[in-house]
Amino acid sequence: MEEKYNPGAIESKWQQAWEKERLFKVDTEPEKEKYYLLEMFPYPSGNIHIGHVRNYTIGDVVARYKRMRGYNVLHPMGWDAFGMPAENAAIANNSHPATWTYENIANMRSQLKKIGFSYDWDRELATCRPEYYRWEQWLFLKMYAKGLAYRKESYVNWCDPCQTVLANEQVEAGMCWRCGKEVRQKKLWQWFFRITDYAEDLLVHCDKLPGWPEKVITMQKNWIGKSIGAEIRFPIIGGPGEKTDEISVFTTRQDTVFGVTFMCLAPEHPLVITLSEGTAQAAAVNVFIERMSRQDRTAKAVENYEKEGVFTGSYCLNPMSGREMPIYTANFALMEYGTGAVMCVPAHDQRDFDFAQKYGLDIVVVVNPADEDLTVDELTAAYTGEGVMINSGSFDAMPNREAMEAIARHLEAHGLGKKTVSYRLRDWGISRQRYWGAPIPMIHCPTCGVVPAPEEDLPILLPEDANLLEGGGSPLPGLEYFSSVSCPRCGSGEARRETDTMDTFVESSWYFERYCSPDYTEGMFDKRAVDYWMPVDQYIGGVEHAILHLLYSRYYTRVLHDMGLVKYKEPFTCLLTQGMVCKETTACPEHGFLLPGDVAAGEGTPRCAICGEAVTIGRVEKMSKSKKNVIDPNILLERYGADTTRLFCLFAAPPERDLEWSEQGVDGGYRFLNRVWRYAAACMDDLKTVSPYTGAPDTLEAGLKKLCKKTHETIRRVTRDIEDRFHFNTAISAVMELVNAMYALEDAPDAPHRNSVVRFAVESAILLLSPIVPHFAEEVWAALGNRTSIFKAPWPAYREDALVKDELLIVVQVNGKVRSRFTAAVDADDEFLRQRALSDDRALKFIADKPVKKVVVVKKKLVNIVV
RNA sequence: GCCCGGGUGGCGGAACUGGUAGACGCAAGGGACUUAAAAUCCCUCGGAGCUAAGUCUCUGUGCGAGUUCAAUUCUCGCCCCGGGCACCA
Repeated sequence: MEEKYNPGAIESKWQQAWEKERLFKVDTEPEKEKYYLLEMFPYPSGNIHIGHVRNYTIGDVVARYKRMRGYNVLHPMGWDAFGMPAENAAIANNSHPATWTYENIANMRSQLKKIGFSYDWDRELATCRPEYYRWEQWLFLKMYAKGLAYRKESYVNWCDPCQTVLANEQVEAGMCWRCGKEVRQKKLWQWFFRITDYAEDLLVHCDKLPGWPEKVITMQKNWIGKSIGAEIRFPIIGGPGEKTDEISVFTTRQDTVFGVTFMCLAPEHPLVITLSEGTAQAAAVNVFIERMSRQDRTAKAVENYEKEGVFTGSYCLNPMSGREMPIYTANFALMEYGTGAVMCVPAHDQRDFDFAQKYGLDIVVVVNPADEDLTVDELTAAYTGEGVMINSGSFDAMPNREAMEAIARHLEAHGLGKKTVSYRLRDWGISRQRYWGAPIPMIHCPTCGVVPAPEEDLPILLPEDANLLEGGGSPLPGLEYFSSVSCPRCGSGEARRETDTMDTFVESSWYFERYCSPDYTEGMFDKRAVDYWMPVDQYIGGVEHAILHLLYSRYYTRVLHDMGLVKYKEPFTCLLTQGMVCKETTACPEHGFLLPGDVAAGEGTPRCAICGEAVTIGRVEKMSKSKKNVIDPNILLERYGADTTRLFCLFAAPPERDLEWSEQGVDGGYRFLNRVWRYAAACMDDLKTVSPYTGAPDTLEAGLKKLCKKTHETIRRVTRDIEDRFHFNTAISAVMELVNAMYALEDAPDAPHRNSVVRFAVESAILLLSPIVPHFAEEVWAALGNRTSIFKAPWPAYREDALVKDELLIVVQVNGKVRSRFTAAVDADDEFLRQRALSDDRALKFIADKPVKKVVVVKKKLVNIVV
């Protein structure tokens, strides 16, 4: 063993050894218990950043640990390779998204290899390869055949100058990020997956995922947003022109139906135009609709707008109260939720109340709280609580809870409505008017309409020689040889290929299955491999994916399940949502967001390294390529090596916690490894010839006994920290304490078993650290005389009998404050502890002459004397 | 705005299921070794106060209430920070 720890040399040496030995290559071994460990695959943005390192280190520790526990561990890695940044980069560099993407993959792969992750690289996949997306297209055809994929009109952010669709991220304060002009909402025919068919099933199974964090379950449930209520139909009254005869609304407060005084329709609602046509309001309504089309209509944005609306000029009838009610179109009504129409009850809904005040609309109280009588004149806010019905005909005097049920039944009996369940969840829009994505395998024929591409034509290849357009639009519609096809049904030469590509969330909804048989050519995956490996036992990734990616994956899995392709409904048995690595952003007025390396710190205010302008420091937020607040781990890797980098990322915080990046402390990790190294190197000659001590510690010399017990205790602590909760920071602390104990050993060189006990301590420390600092551990392990990899060694076990404490420290409190301590035998009973505490000198000082009111004895812990 | 998290020394964090707040590490200060530096080792280290000495006193886990013999931990109200909000991935 070298005297000095030299990470550079040992890391490349072991990386080569692992690769040569194919140490992490796995295959189905039906007789062995499998463990599928998966980390969310990265978007190949160019460089691995520290957030990736954190995520993948956590996964690697678990993978290596499980291998040592005897599992057949599948631990794959690949690339979520389609997506918008490749197009932006291609426009900026005048290159091609594919070139950029594959270069990034090559670079990032080599970075990951340098960190020593134990992937089975033979299973690597990239979603932008036709061998991958052809099966996604195949499934799309199956989904289309089952009605799970369909087309409907919906809105996109549209920039007229750039002639392109913008992602939400590309819209900054309502303006296009490229040209700075106003963005408007444009209606397009787009493809959707019918996830709403599975809303109930996805919801019900939320409670059958005990391995998922509670917070993620809650977020998913809220996202699905089931609400139980009623659909009520309001007949439209007279007016000029041809009119649909009723408006249907969904409400959870059918008890307040007698208090409905007006209606609001979403500006996109098809009735808005017909209702206002020919009335004096027509012009005002058109202006309103026009203005709304230029606004961001997402729920988030709508919540922040001042509530406003316009009268449509038409009325409808409240079927319960008989009231004639004006119909408005209002900005807060969303077409996506319920029926796109809201029955407004100003007395019992704050938003409706504000709206009624603003436009001078009637208010009718229908629910009275128990202790007072509400009058319209005195009402300053909506009353949303429970109470007793009034002004509600035959339902008066009924508690409103009961009225909900009674009114629902009444509506149903009289054909005015029915009890309904509504979900907030909307169908998954998968159409992207982009180039760098998987083509949707459909054809538009002027005579046959929408026709699926024949299965034997798959994959529908994304043309590789397209040039990206300046404004960011997709070149696909303009590529004749791609978009011009003959209709598979009638043979017409006038047919056009669908030029929308799929949302990249589709690729990430089944990559975990593809990993099971990445080279399979007969289908999406080899059923036998999937039956063996799936579901994923442990999935690890950022909390930012808690809703969309995870919900889409759960949905896609159900689709596969119902087609008989897989046996399970839930793809991920256990989930660990890693906290994000955050950092403040830095921006230059001239050059926009700056990488940390482009900020010149120096004296006074930080400046832009390119132009010297003063840099504005933004808020702390998650590291992302677009904000450029990313830390390149290369500096750490070069200076300290992979093991220290890994150790530091884990030691900094428990995995689920967000981490504001700071390099403070990385030296400590490096020092610790050196400290272990020096200890091992110094006593290696003595240790090589003995085997580790496995006996009970009791008969050992005092110092050795202490070290032996500490070692067993450390094995237990580390095992629990890894196994139960992935708290590697405390696991590392525990080993640090063990190493401190090794140094603190007062040496008795001639005591029996001396070298064996030290070997046990050193070897245990190395084994416990091995998943975290694998190269370091291999090197010391080899120096101890081992011929095979440490990762073929079993995880260390501890002796229960070595954990028994000889005596305990008992705390004496007076009125809850710690006043004294004493040691007692482990089996001391309550009465003994009580007497011992009551006679304690220091406790007596605080008791003084006050009478003792109560004494609380907590076994093995404390005695609290209340005076 | 809505939903989900988080807030503990100068810093990262620890504290099992309500039972000694600050483990482990970083930074800082002091000392040892050295011609010197690095490395290493030892000591101090939440705040305030008192002392000849401390097993000293008070105070302290974002803020304010509450439950309890006992609250970082449970309950309620508030403040601040992060994430998600359906085309970033």
